Amino acid sequence: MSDEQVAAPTNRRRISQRGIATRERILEAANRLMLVRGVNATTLDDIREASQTSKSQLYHHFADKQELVRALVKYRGALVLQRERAGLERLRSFSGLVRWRNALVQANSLNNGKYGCGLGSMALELSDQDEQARSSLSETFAAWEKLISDGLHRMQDSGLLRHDADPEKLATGLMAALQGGYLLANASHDIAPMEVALDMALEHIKSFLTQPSGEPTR
Amino acid sequence: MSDEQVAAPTNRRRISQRGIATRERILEAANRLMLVRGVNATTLDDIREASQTSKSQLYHHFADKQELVRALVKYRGALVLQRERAGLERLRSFSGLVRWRNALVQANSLNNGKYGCGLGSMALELSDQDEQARSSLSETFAAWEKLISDGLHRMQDSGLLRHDADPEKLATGLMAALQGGYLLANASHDIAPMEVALDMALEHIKSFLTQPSGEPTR
DNA sequence: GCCGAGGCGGACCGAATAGTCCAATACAGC
DNA sequence: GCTGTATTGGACTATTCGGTCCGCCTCGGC
Repeated sequence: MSDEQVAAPTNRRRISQRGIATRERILEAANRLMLVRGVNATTLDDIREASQTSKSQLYHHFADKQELVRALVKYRGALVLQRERAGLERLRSFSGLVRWRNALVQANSLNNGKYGCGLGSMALELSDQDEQARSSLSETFAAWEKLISDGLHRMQDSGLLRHDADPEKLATGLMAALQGGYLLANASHDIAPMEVALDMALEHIKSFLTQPSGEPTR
Repeated sequence: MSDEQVAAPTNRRRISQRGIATRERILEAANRLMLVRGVNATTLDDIREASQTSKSQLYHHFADKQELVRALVKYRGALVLQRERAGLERLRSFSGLVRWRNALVQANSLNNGKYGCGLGSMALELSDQDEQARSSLSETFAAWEKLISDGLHRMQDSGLLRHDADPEKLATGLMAALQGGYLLANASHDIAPMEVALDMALEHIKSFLTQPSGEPTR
């Protein structure tokens, strides 16, 4: 412990605005490239070029590639949660869930299902390689599911959702349908399976509504 | 076209039993290693060592690493379909579906959800990299779903499943729940989300039975 | 305007890894 | 057995890629 203090006398290194901006640029480039090519298939030189930086900057801001990847996991997780929070924190009705579903489908249809979910693809690639990355991803998934289950709880409190419904399990099922939908859509280059999967999960939730409606999902 | 014929006068090269066995050994080793470490993170030297072969054999049987990966995609696909055919071709009842679910969960629980589905992990890693691999995987998924939907059709024909049920969509939803369940289980090192996801899909199918039963899923 | 630390450019290095080559061996068909 | 081809061992090569290094630049605080 004392060794570390000697080696790094100041616990937090001073960092300037310029430094922060560079670090951000690196993460942004890594995020973009690794979403398309995958983590392992993206090289540091790719990132260096795309971010208009240099090797020394990469290693100034990150200890090694693994650290960069771990930082990317958190970065991407924060982005997803920010986006999802915007779409879910006011969720109070079933039609709100349908709108949320439609937004995800539409976003994914822009690239014909390619690339899939930024979190899901990293999860399968990193979970068996990097324990820290895995647990970080797992936490992000849990937070994402909580955004959903919180909304379901609100629906339960307001009497829309039956009391024998289990919001946590429903959220987990919906998340699995979403991730599986992303995967099948990516493999088939067709968003139809993603729609089918999400509709199945929504139908399942609908079956727990107190006033079931006969309308179709969308 | 004629160039190819000149370069390879005999369309099919003669191949001996020993050659076939070696090729099989290479694929078997690649299958094992790449399931655990992922495709990109597995080197040819790893495979050479694990399969007790030599570099020249790898390149004698496969043009390059990409070819080997493509062969592995088909190899693994055939394995999965063979296994699934055994479990699904006699599917005629809802309880058969539950048994199928339990077998998958049990198999995956043996390694705490690690590694996930051999097809799903390859799908996310290769779909954006190798068009041939992607389409091959997509075909395998389609064949797998067909095994399920064929069973559902049989249930429909025998009057167990309502006629307004869509076996193809139900099969797609079930497959998405399975793949999403694998993914979440892998990320959390806990098979619970996989169980929840599969149970959701089974409940959804159950809602289309002609004689709904009050029993729990298992 | 001087000083010191943060920030930076990019050449360079070494290990890892895909891929090549050739001589030696095993085997199928005659 | 003989012959040609399939098969094999393993050293070798070329290249990619993560990581290092060192001198220079920039900028905030004094």
